Amino acid sequence: MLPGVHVVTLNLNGLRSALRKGLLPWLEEHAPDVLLLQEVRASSMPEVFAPLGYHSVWHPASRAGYSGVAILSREALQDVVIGIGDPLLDDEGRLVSGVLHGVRYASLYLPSGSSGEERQGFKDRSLPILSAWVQARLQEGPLVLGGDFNVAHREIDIRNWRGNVRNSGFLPHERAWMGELLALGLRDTHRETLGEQAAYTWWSNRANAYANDVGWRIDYLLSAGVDVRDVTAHRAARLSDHAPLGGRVRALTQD
Amino acid sequence: MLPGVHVVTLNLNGLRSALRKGLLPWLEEHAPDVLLLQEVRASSMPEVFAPLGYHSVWHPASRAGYSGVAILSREALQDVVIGIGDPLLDDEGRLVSGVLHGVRYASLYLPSGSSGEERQGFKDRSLPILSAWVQARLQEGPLVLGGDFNVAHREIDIRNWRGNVRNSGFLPHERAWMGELLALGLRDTHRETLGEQAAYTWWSNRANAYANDVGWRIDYLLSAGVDVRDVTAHRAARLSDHAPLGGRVRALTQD
DNA sequence: CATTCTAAG
DNA sequence: CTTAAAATG
Repeated sequence: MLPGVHVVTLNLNGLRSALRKGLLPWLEEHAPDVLLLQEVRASSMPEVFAPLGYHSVWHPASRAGYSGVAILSREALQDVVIGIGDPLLDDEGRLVSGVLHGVRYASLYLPSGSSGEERQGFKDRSLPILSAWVQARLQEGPLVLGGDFNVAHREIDIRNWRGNVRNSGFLPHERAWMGELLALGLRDTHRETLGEQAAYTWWSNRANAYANDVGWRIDYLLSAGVDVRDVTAHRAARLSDHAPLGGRVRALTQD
Repeated sequence: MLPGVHVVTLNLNGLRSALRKGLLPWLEEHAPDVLLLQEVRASSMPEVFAPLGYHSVWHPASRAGYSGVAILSREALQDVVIGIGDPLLDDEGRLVSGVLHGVRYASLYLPSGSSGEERQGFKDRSLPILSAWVQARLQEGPLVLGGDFNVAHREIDIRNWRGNVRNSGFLPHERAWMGELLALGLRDTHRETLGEQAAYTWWSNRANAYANDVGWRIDYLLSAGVDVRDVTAHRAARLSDHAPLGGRVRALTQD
């Protein structure tokens, strides 16, 4: 494995919107080796990134302009898998993965439950499917799983946790599931780096959430069999309502 | 009848859009006594114009954000009639009228046929309905009929007439119908004032139609039993893709 | 509140 | 090309 692969995960909230807001200059400046994208909301557009030297794999939703994940990489990924293997999730373009230097990188966009009961039910059904996918991958080798989980794990991961205990994204069973996912063997090195400090990755467009830093930490870079160091949320980027979350992939430290 | 009622007709292509583009300042500057509006694409919003001293009558389409006509007036209109009396046309908010000082003012938005066969058929069916409505009104008294007819009458009323002889809005039967409508006794004093000079009231948003003045004259201020003098298309207004078309209503000249 | 798509023009 | 709304987040 090459040391120091620079990986970033970012929910674009629309690729066209992010391009308008300066995604390409940002990419040239930060030059990640691997960029995990969610909520692309566009069909495959490799020609946008090829001039900057990126290969790309795309998994759009069947419905135009909705959801969709992708991975950009300086080197072509191996063993690319489009989808998680569940027909309902794969219809919405929620997981894509590929291998680079022996590490599988996955871009995940878990469903939001905020629009109502039906979508919360869909989200709830997707959680064990993801857990099973993770367990299977852990048998195979190192994994970096990044993306928008639409779940804030702990009280510190959300600005007003008391006001959100009944809201999708901070429901007790979602938080418990997040804990179980980590217990499978995934490390949340962003939280480890932060200690008990708050850092958010998403701010609602409503009210003045961003200005007042009323945010949620719902994007993660989780890892197994490999470390992701110096994980940082780039709050200032403003390419979408999410912050890019970046880190450097390294061989496991011998404890 | 009071002399010199200042009347303007204007297709808004969306009231909200026109407000963004300065409809209210334009209204304050030009201060028409009667404003005939088409393609309002919003439900009744009297509160927007009441502060400027306007009464208003509204005839939105049943479908939100589509079509719709209205009339603003400094004095309240009498004998207001919502609709033309045909259920299909009235479902789309295409004609509203009311009387001021013995003259009936009508705001008309004839259907466009440009989106396909079905809508062209609907437009074609609406033409005799409008003719019958006009004939009935001519029995009753003076009439000012303004609006977007979606028909250019003569070759001079369209920039590239040769290229449009098979396009909706300049089809032979539509042009013939326009002639028959005028033959009922309506005067097109805008054309009379222009002589054989060109003047357009609508420019497509595509290409650079406005910059190149590739326009159509499809908005009219027609009159019977009363004159509309000094009819002028305000090309520079840019409140929508149509120009406001204004004139002064006067007692008939004794020829 | 912001995004994309749609229908319509 | 532009608009408004609908669905979604």
